[in-house]
Formats: sequence, structure tokens, C-alpha cells
Amino acid sequence: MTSTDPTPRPAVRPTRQRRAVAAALAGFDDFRSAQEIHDLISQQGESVGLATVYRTLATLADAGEVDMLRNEDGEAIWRSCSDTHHHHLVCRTCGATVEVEGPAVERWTSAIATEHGYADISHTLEIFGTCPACR
Amino acid sequence: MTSTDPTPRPAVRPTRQRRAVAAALAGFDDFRSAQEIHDLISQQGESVGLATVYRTLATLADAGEVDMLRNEDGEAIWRSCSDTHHHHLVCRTCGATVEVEGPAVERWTSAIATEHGYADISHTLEIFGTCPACR
DNA sequence: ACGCTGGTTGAGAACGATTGTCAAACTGGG
DNA sequence: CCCAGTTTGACAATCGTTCTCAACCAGCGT
Repeated sequence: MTSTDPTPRPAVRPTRQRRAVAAALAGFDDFRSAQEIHDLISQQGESVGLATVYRTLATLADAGEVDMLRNEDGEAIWRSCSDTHHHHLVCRTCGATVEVEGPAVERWTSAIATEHGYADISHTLEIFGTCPACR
Repeated sequence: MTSTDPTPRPAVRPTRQRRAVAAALAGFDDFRSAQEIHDLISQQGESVGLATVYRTLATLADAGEVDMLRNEDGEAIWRSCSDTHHHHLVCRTCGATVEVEGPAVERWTSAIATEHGYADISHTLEIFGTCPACR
């Protein structure tokens, strides 16, 4: 085989819209809803459809380039993230976010899961509180 | 004071509808959506409006008598629960649920939060996996 | 540079969960 | 039995998110 390109070739094209979303994500470090991100893009003079924002965020989330989690109302909120596994400490008033790591927690969850015979484990852990500035 | 009834008097009345929701909740031990609970009630011959199911579930959740969490689609799902603080190990295939407790995790989250100056802490922690029966 | 092919986009409709509205029905106390 | 405050239900209204589909654009071979 003459390097028959084994990769399925995702064919993700670098378009103006995707750049705009990436730029918007780079502009803040707390979690924002798709609507807010859409608004931010508009304020930056760009024009990107809301549906496209959703599509792009979903793609980025699949690629592991952004974190997506749900706030207490069940809305999806996103932000760019580091590539290591971590969790978040989020201010429920202003949204200020701190990435935290807890090896012990990771160990605990897999131990618990194994103990009950569960396989293929994943978990969600988010901490909400009021940050110093908002108290 | 002659016991001037300092409580705002919640006046939660035991109605047919509330009993029906409670009965439905007692009928299963995994998490179900409001719609599913509503359907279950119908199948049991009772007739309760969907809005009432939502209202009742919200009330029960406030009272701490049911757990409410969100599945991966962001939908709210409920089930009756024990009264101690705990988390869940949920099978992502069949929904089988195990309540788990992790004092260490509770301690860790509050420690992390305090360390960063966050107050009034709450947290969510759910573990998803494939149960023995579904493997 | 030109045209083709398939990924991408946008506007708006469609959707589905959840909440709000408001008059009618119900509950418990007096 | 009456009254005042709760609760309910049918349905409209929200709201976040996804779908639809024709127009558009990027990369590639010629």
C-alpha cells in the first residue's frame, strides 16, 4: 500500500466562522452559553449563524478542545480547556472558573465502579460556590 | 410567645395527584424523566396533568425526598432516594443505579473550595458506566 | 484560471422539555 | 355548610437546541 491515507479524513475546513468561534472562546476564561458566545462574536463585528456556533462548539467538544458542561438549569455551557483531565470550581454568581485536579477522586470513582462490576467508566464532577469577589 | 407559628406554613396538602406521583416513584428504582413518570401514572389508571407532575416533583426535590439530576442530554430525571447525602453510579445502557457515598470526596470538594476562597459550596458528582448485566 | 464535488453555512421552521396562565375544583378549619 | 387559600389541568408560551435545505465556499484536478 502506498500510504493509502488510513485516516477517514475528517475534512475539517478552517473557515471564517470557525475562526470566529475560536477567537471568541479565547476571549474569556469562564463558561458561557452558546447564545452568549454568539453575541460575543457579533460584538466583534463578525456574523456567524447561531446554528453554526452550536455545530462548531459540538465539533470542538468532540475533539476535546473545549469543555462542555451543564449549569443548574440544564443549559450547555462551554469554554476552552487544557488537555488534561480536570474538573471545575465555578462561581454561581459571576461564572469565574478554577480548574482543579483530584487524583484521589479519579481513583475513588474507578474503585467504586469496579467494586460494583461497572465497566467503561466516565464521571462528571463540578463544584459550585460563591467566589471571593462575589461574597 | 404563644407559639405564633413562625413557620410560613407550607400547607402541603395530601392530594390524590400527589399520592399518585409518590406511588409511581415507589414503583421503580432507577432514574426516570417527568414524562415517563407521567406515563406510568396513566398506566396505573390515574389521571394527573403533566404540569402537576412537574410541580410535585419539584416540591419533592426541594423537600429532599427525591433526587433530581440531568442525563447527558440535559433532561431532568428523578427517583426517590435515601435521605443521606450520596451520589450515583448509573448504567448508561439500562439505567440501573447504585447509590454510593464518599466522605473523602465531600471533604475534598469543600477543601478545594475553601482553598480558593469559594463559599456556599454545592457539588454534583455522577458516575456513568456499563453494569455487569449489560456488558 | 476553471469547474467539479462535497463539506459548510444561514435563516427559519421544527422540536421537545419545562414553565406560566387562569379559571374551576378541592381541602381543612370554623 | 361556608370561606379563603391551595391545587389542578388544559393549553399557551418560553427557550435552548436541532433540523432542513438551498446557496455558498474550499480544495483539487485539469
